[in-house]
Amino acid sequence: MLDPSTQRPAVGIRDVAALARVSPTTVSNVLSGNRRVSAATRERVHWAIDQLGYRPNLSARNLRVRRAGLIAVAVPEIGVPYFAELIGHVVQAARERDYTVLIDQTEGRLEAERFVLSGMNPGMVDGILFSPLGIERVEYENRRDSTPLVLLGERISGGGVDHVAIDNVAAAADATRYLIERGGRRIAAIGHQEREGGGTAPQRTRGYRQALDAAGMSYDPGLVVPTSKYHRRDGALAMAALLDRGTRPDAVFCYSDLVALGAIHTLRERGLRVPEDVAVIGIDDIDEGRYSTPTLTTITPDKVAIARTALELLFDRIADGSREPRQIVVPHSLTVRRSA
Amino acid sequence: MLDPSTQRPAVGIRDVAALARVSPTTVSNVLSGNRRVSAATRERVHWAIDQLGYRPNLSARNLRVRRAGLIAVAVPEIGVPYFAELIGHVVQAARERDYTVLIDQTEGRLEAERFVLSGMNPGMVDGILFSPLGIERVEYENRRDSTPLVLLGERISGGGVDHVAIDNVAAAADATRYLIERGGRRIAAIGHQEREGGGTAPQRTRGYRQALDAAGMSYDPGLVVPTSKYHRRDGALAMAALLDRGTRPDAVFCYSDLVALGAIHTLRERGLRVPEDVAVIGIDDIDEGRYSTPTLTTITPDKVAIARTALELLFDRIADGSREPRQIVVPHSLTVRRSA
DNA sequence: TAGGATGCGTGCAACGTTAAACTGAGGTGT
DNA sequence: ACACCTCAGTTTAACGTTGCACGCATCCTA
Repeated sequence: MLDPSTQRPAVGIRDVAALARVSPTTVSNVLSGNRRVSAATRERVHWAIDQLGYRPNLSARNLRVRRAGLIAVAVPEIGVPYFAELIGHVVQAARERDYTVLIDQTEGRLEAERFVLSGMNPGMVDGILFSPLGIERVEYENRRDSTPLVLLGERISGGGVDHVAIDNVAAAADATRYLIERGGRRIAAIGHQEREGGGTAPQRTRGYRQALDAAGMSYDPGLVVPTSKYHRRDGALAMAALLDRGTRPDAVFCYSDLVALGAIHTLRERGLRVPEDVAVIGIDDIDEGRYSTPTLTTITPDKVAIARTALELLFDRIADGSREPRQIVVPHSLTVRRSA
Repeated sequence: MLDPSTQRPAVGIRDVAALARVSPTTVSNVLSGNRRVSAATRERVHWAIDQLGYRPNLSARNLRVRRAGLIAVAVPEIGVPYFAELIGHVVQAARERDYTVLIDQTEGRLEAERFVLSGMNPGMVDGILFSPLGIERVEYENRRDSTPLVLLGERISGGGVDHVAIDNVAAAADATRYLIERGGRRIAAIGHQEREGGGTAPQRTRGYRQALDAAGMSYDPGLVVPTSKYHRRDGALAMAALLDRGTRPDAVFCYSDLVALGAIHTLRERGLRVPEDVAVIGIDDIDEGRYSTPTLTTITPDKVAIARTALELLFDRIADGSREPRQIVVPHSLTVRRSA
């Protein structure tokens, strides 16, 4: 173990410079590669660097170059697998560009979401990937801060902000259509959000209705059950509520995989077979669904594409703050497993 | 939308000071609360601050006060629910202390783990929570960097480093003993790691053997199957391998919940009933296990306690770099559900 | 009423880095 | 022989904060 009293007195670029008998600037140039440095000098500098174990102080560098090398990802909850998996991809893609990722967990608190919109701590992050929950659309539109921001998973029709998402209406319609094709006649939808003003839920409900219409099936509001969040628990409770009020759907379209897994849990507890009695489909394609019982049929958004595209958009905007905002739609597909 | 050409020219503390007709120092004091400022002045400063939408530049502040307000959490993978949930708790607890959390994903790459040990980017983080995977014990012991570091989930018997973990030997013994009590006679263990040199796997294997011994049961190496990682997939493959070689355990102790869920997946695919034919127990108590089919019996580590204790240790060490390293054991318990 | 404490504010320097301007030695072209 | 360029380095001045030492009223106490 390192002797604790050895409080290393923060070796700085000047120490390296002194040891290598050059100026700090030269050391800086060796590190950044910004200017030519003779091979001999470069060698000496490198030698001095690991002689002293020097590592540049990023706070200082960032202060100087006005770049933090940090981007924030703000999501409602890291514990939700979809976000966890997405963040994993983001972290990986960010590393390829020498960026580090910092996590902010809003838990849907409005105050936390506003903080995100206001650019978090200025000078601390170069940009923000934001998956909003409760915040209203208008707030994006007159945000004062100029920190580059990319919205994830939201469709802001107004379009003043960069964003990347799947086509939620189409995704929901695809899911519902699949349930219809395999024989669903009373198809429930779990995960609607009453709250107006954007969010993906209304879009998914729209897609659900579109597919019903297209098949000439009538829309029964009694089959649509809202949930406040998208946890397993919400799915389980919603499903229970549905059954308790005597409704017996033969298929269920869930607005997230977690909700679907919760619903399945309840169904099996009540002795109903999935998919024989009730077929269940979700959205997200989290790894869990590949191993659950039964395995989960779901809509697969291209998470890697979402992560990479979002970062591309973000770095693009960091480079040029004034370009037109873009809304990018990432492909999704249907993954058929056992639950439907 | 904000006019993009309005590149806000980074309002600084001096602008605020000018508008409020005070010195920058006074503004700083208002913000930090470090020194008394008269009510009238404070008011004027606050007015100026939101007049200009001023937000302090953290890079500059950090450079000055040598505190980044940032801690890093380095884990193998964020997509693994146990880590995702743990990080969620860490983020929450960190916020209470005005710290932000930055994520590093090592993916078990040695190079990435070394980078973590070397303090990541100096001046960028005040401390590190590290859940190592591949790195050898000796590397902790002569690490050069002095960035405060707390190890998660590892038991480094040498003890030169702060760490917090459950008692892995006891946890494994508890799990195994429970399987024995409910009638297990041929108890497999999935998740052993051949690699010597620490890591939690050997400890769990030790606990497993202890429980067997205590019950007077013999240890059959053929029932212990190693996995390279702790994913669902690894559990599924290991279970398949076990069955394929004709071994039919009546109970399985899995070294993580994910492994357990993978094992269950395979068992059901092969037409075996859980828990009637084979009982399965895991470790971690991830949310998934509350809703899986069947619900998962598991060892529950107190994740909140782990997060909070780790942060406490970390802040403690940040405050006093020379105090003796401490190893803290966090309680765990047995949570009985349906799978065993 | 002198002497010290206290309250509130200011100016200066520094944190560790890098961009920009500068220096000087040597080479090149006319 | 002179102007001009290039190369490899140095010097200087910030980047935006905050800690420290100080200044100057005002208030208390003997």
